[in-house]
Amino acid sequence: MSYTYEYPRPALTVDCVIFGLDESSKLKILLIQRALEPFKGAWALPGGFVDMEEDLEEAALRELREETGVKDVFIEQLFTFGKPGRDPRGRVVSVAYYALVNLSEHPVQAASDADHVEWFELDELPRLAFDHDQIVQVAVNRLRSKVRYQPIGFELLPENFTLSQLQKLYETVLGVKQLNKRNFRTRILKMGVLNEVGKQEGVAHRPAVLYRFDKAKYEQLVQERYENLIRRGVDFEV
Amino acid sequence: MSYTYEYPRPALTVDCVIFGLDESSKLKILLIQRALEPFKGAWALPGGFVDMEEDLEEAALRELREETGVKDVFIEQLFTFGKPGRDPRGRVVSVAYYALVNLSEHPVQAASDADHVEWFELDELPRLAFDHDQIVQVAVNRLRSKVRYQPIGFELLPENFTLSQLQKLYETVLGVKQLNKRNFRTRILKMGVLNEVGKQEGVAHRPAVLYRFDKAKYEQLVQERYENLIRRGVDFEV
DNA sequence: TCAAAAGTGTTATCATTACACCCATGG
DNA sequence: CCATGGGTGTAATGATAACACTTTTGA
Repeated sequence: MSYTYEYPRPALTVDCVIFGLDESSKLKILLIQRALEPFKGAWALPGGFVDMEEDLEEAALRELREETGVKDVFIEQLFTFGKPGRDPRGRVVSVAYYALVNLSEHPVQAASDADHVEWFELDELPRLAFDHDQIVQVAVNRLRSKVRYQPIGFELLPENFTLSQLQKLYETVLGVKQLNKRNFRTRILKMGVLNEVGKQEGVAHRPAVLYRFDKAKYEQLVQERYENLIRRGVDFEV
Repeated sequence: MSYTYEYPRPALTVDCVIFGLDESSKLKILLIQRALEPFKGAWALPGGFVDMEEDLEEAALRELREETGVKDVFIEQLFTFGKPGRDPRGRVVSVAYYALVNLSEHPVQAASDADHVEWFELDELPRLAFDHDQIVQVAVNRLRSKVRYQPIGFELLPENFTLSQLQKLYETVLGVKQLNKRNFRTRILKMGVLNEVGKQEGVAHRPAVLYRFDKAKYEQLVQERYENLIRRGVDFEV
């Protein structure tokens, strides 16, 4: 079977940058080892060609599932990479997606066109196929900006979590040694998006208060903040 | 001439959302009236098919130039729209770009596959072809967020400008009546990215101080702010 | 009673907001 | 001398940053 068009068309692919976090609090990325040429044997982002009847996001989730076994993640569009020459097979344009997941809730399993699947620590990545190094770099920057204005991380922790866990998570994602405990707590609690739901038990130190994220309050906060922004205007924060 | 592939491929297009501002301080968008089917006669974003040897951004700039005569703009990638069914001609995936330009420095001129080219006020847009309404909506949101952390606007004003001009610009882009003059000024000046370069002349009121944007200082500021962010960590701003 | 981690008090400094007021110019 | 924008003073309030301190638990 073959398909003929009046004008040439680039091939369209999707790629996924999946960040993973676990108890060890290392930030990792999910890679596959390519089973086929080009770049056979090299590590690459999970991804592949978009089918004709599927949405881009669907395609990304399908490839992710097929190649790594990972499913049920909330991905977001990152950027579309289309420089001629980025793929030796010819003109290939790739829409990249990214997500941050709780690593331990997403067991991996190699399949079909991938030899192996593995989580790599962010600062120990191998050389990647295609321009995937660049895609990862863009994703890391995006994640670190996102952390500023979105409550990332609540999905990554157990339903009930301690402020220390949350703080560690932020330290990991931001790639920083140690945030000030006092100030982190004040700030987070002042937002009023956490509900106290109990206390730790059976730990050999003062038990921490457990919190749960209050999504409704968060949505409300977002709304208010936006109105504030509009009211007071500019604020070159960067 | 025709082109044959083993698997079907979506067509790939680019679309441009060009925001324009002029002295009247209305926020406008550049549209073309389609000369061809589908949606012949309807208003649409400038855009078209990507050539095989050109980068996506190049394609967007080329289409913009060909269809509207507008050139020398800094466009940024916005989002890639690829829902099946968004184009009646079949599967078409479109990479959207956006830019904010000084309208009076970008004279328009219809050409080739566009009947007419026109600037439309943002709140008086006609019904648009394809899913271009949605693309515009996404672009407006992006522009309004961007205003917060990037010195948009300096390129839109004359090289030397007054703080009142700058303030008006922000009011326009944010779509707000009136920012507090005192606070706007304090804030902007405190950043230290403006250099005083003279005074207005020949106006029937106290002459305003003219400023010029200092790009070097801005770059430096961005750098410092990023380091701050990293140091102190989270800040759910939204 | 000790180690370990949780959690609090406090203070100096800076940023934000809100309002009222003064200034320089051409007509 | 007045209308028109340009531009400033100030004070209350709230946010941030830094540092040292107290509390509660199991072993």
